[in-house]
Amino acid sequence: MQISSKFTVAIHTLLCIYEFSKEKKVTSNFIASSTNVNPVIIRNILGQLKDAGIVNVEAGVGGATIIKDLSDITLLDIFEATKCLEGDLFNFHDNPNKECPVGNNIHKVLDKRLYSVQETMKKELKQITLKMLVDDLEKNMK
Amino acid sequence: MQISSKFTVAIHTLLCIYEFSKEKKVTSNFIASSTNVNPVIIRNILGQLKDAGIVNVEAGVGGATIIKDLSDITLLDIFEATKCLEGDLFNFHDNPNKECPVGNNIHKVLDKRLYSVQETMKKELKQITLKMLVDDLEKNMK
DNA sequence: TTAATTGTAACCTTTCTTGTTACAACGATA
DNA sequence: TATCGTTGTAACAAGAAAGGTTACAATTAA
Repeated sequence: MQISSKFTVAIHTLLCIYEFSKEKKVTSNFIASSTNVNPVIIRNILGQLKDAGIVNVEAGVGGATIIKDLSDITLLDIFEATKCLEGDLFNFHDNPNKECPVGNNIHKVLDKRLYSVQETMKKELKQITLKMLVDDLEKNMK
Repeated sequence: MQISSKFTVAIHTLLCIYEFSKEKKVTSNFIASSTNVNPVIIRNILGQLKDAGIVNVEAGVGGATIIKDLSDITLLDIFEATKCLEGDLFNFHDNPNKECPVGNNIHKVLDKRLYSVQETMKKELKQITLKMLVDDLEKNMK
């Protein structure tokens, strides 16, 4: 299975906020039309980004702004904020048979190694900042 | 979301086959009882491992054996054999709005970077061989 | 007060995962 | 040849998760 599109939607959302918040009020409806995702989904994502201290959302008046330095926001921050991974990346089958020597030791043999793969993935995400994406984006927009 | 437990079940399955195929016929029912997973699921996984040239399954008479050197079977081979990832790791929202400069460029900005994260994960899986797991397992079994 | 917007609950649909039953095909063996 | 244990596979069901949608109270500027 794949990692939820909430992750790429959240990245897209932040890029929109950054690019347009100087010139206009960036609302969930505006982001919804750029991402082509339902406004309620966007509001939920904005709420999570807000909880993570990445954005500020103005209740009532509307509009979101980024409240952290772009180079201090990594894809890992966004990934964790949007809770795309509850628990671990690799799902394990429940209750392997303890009576079987393989079943009894499978977790000892696999857990650490799979955890390490997952942490490597997270480290990669941590290397990529929103600043890097904005730079790429603005190059493409020219 | 998580990667299907078919992956860890497949690893468990191969460890069972390796450990027990010398002394007994390793059937889908036997593996099912060690993994605590339905025998039909095991047969499907065995079929995929067979298609990938990792195991041989005796139709009729029953029993599976590993037909590759343990150090030539990596977790990536098993991962791909079991088709746990159709397409890419990161699911992308459909049809971002081309009229919006962000929507129009989001794929250009993100695709390569996310692909690279995914490939890093696969590289990690490729570093881990069944031989390494068997060595760990037999240390634990003592 | 009004109008636009957020925050959130509730519900629905679709898709995916896993489990389960059923049964034909296979192959060794009596 | 008949039997028995097994594989291969189809069909279906249950449960979980993702995403969409409607609805509406709460918020805030004007």
